[in-house]
Amino acid sequence: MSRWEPNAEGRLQRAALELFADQGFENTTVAEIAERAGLTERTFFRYFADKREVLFAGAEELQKILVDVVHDAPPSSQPLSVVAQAFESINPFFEQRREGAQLRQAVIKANPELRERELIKMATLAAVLAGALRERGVSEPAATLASEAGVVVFRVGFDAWLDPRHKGDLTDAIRDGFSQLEDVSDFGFRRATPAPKA
Amino acid sequence: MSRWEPNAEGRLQRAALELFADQGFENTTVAEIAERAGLTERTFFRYFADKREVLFAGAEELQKILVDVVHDAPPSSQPLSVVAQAFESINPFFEQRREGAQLRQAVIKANPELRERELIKMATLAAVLAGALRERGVSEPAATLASEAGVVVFRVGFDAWLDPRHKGDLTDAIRDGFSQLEDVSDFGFRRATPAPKA
DNA sequence: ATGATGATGTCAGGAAATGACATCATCACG
DNA sequence: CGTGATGATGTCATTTCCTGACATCATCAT
Repeated sequence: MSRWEPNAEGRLQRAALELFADQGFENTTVAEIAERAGLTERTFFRYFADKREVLFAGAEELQKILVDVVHDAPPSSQPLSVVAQAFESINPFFEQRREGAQLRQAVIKANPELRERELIKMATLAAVLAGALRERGVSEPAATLASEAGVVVFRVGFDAWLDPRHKGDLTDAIRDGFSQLEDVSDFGFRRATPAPKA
Repeated sequence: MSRWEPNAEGRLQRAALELFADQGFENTTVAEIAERAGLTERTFFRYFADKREVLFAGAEELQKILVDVVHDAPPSSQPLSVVAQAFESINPFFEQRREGAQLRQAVIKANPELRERELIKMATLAAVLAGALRERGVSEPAATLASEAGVVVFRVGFDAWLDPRHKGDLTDAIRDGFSQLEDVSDFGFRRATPAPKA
């Protein structure tokens, strides 16, 4: 039996999420989080660079999955379809964590500082994906555009999937997003708003 | 003659920019900034919500200009062209401040915290523009897409304009950006990368 | 058992941010 | 002129975030 409970990082993440959801991000101190996890403030900062980051661990893991898919895609695929394929492959990553993701998203939405952090994470993700596309021979600005568009679709699809009323899995939600993007893309920026279908 | 020098806010902004450019954002304390401006740390926080914000004042002003142009545009214009018109109108706002803007951009680029803040400012701007478009009867997702695309073009054009080697004014740079966007948009996401021109 | 290693704790301190209150300059008004 | 209201600034105290330096504890190889 060990003096230290296992999975310190996970305990900190869990404690933080619970407290943030309960009292709000700003009303929660790092000392509280650490205490609830049975650890010390100092130890918190050994695992996470700052108080916000505790909600964003896992981003690297997700990033790695996406980049790997891009890297392994068949050589001739079109950029956006490679990106779509990558995002459509992350269902397993989130399947078990939907409830936690819902909580987390609500917490982030409620706090500007956390929104800032989320934005930079997404921007970083897009940049990394663009780099992976360029390594496949995709040129600019196609690489950046495909990645940015892909990230937008992911965010929208992810939010839709988190909605308790949503039917279907994350892959479906994201697939829908990409097909809507296709419609919008056909629609074009410069043309007038089409008449509503109804 | 007043005991207080005029334009406290401006003095703080100037002092901050100089110190950030000189020593970096992280190595500069708010106390230093205030001292250089002949004021107190406490007064700094009366003008700016936090240390970062001192670099982003003026965003509301810019935002107001853009929204006004969108608001006053002829009723039938197409969404992206309204947005383009708005951004192409901001030359006067930046004409006198190019040097300061160059410094500022370099400072922001060098610091992740400041990049976060810039990202959320741009996101807010896009959201506000989308709202203004919707008030004109533009439906979603056209409003959001046009605004987001417009902000991207602005950032790219703005960066290009800041480059010391750049010829022409900001409006030119932004106009170029929008016409490139048109090309890219024609190019389409789903099609294969065209062969390089060379 | 024992020494190396890695995880955690303890302590001290700087800097950001905020609230409460004091002080100073200006201006309107009699 | 003077005097009180108002707004800008200063002072002080405090909390919280975050970091460096060092101590301590658990584990594991030998």
